[in-house]
Amino acid sequence: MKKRRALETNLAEFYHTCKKNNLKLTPQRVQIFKELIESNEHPTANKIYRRVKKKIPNVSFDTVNRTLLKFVEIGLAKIVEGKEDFRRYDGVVARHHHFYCIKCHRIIDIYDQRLDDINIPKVLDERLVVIDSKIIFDGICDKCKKNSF
Amino acid sequence: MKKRRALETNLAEFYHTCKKNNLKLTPQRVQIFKELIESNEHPTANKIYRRVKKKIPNVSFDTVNRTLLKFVEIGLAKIVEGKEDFRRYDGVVARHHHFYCIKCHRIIDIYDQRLDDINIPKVLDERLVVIDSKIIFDGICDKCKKNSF
DNA sequence: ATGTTTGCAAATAGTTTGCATCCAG
DNA sequence: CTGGATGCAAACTATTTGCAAACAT
Repeated sequence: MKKRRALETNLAEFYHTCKKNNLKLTPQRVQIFKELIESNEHPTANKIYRRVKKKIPNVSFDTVNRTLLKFVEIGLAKIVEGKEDFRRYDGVVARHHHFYCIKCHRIIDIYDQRLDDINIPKVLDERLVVIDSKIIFDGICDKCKKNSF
Repeated sequence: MKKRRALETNLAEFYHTCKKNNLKLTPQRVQIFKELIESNEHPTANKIYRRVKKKIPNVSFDTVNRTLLKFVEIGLAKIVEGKEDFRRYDGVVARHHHFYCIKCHRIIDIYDQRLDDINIPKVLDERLVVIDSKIIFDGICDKCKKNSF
């Protein structure tokens, strides 16, 4: 069930991926990456910004925003597909699925081998090149379920 | 495979749903609804606006936008989950899945009974109330595949 | 040294709001 | 008639861009 790897492993990969893509290891980048992978709430750029600011007070929102986009570009993060009008990021690039609470907009990660084995329809497989697939559940989370009584 | 129903059927339902929700049948609303269900490209509010404008030249973007949101509210449309920074709407509320082209951002509807039978993990089913689920495929569509040669 | 990265500030784009007028029921 | 709907314009929010100064390598 646990897919989140140790921080050190992630950092080692991070350094390597940056080097491979000619990205310099600035303190901002390192801190942004740490905040991203330590969060499991699929944060917005602004949320990451406010957290990084605690460690690096003069960081700009702009840097955080561009860095996150860069991370997506080189495969260190993913943009979460959603219906809201702001972007959310996911530091977990390993295969998993999402549950969306329609009340509090929380996104819960779902790891399940059986869900990974999605049968790609034959028609699709011939016409289209499928690179990735994920299941999205909509519903009401445990916290909101409790609060509605 | 064909899930799009006849316009008349949809319109009858539309009138009924509007009445049920105390929405008046204005020419704008009717036209916005028609454009929505006649499009299979998951349009933005702006795209719908430009099409409605051809029939009702003095319609405002604002009306289109608010009307689409209202449609979502009463279940006549859905907001498409995506990674782009603008909203896209879906006039097909029946169960289906989506294929996203990562190159041209086209969204292709997928109707497949076998995909509908997603097994909700037991852990989830106990903690969370699942209302809906859909599969999202990412990849390269037939048109873009052709063009890349 | 030098090419990348950063912080700032201004621009952009999509969306939302307030309000007076208009119109469907 | 009358409350809901519309069109307009301004406000708001998230995001993006240009550029000079600062920094990693």
